[in-house]
Amino acid sequence: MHSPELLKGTLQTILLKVLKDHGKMYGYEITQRVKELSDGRILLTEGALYPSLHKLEAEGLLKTETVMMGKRVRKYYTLTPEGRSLVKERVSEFVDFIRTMGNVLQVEISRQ
Amino acid sequence: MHSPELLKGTLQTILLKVLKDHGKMYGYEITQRVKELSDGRILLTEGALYPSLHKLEAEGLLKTETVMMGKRVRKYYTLTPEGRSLVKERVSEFVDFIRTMGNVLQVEISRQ
DNA sequence: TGATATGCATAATTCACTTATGTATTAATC
DNA sequence: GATTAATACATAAGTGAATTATGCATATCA
Repeated sequence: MHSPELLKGTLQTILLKVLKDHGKMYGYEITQRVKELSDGRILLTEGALYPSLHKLEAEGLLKTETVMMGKRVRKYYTLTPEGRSLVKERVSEFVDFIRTMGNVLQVEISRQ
Repeated sequence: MHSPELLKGTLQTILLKVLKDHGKMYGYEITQRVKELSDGRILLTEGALYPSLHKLEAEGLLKTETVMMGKRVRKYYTLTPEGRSLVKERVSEFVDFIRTMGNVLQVEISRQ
């Protein structure tokens, strides 16, 4: 796990982008996908995840569909059109931020 | 200016790295340097800057030297050996974080 | 049968930040 | 010559997104 400080402010971007890339997902599934994509480095906590999903829904960026799996509840989230257009903005904001930080910290950033 | 949310958690890393790269500096000078390096995108506020510098000093990562410039006070900050060794850690933590985020967000990150 | 994983939710707390305020000197502008 | 902007420090109050803690319930594994 990273210094968790750095992760602050990135949660919404992560949720929106993962939902864009993987389509309809439920909360627990998102935590597992993010854990997998981050090679175990980003472990979303429920206390952060669910309030954040609810907020995005309240803002009209996500819509939900509740499904009963046997006796267990699952709440699926999907991007709305507004959510879909916000993803691009958020991701390019993040990329721009990283470039700026690269200049300030004088580090070369590349994948792997 | 970026979405300021993203900046959270990066302030200490910025301060330490800028001080490593530019040697002895005073607070106001740091804000100007960061503004310049970030092409005006990162504007450090005094309410964040000074408490953070004081904290780093209290932790033994920075040492200070107060100088009178005419009638004006300047407080110069320099890295201590402990601060110097922490910089590397913090920067590589940040780079690692960026790589992870690149994987999660599925974006290619490169300078410029 | 007891622990772990799955699945949702919310309340209390923390803490790094923003915003606001204060003091003072120096340079620029009108 | 007076006002504004820039330089230079500092701290207190407030915010808000996170962590931590707690609660409920089902399903699986050992």
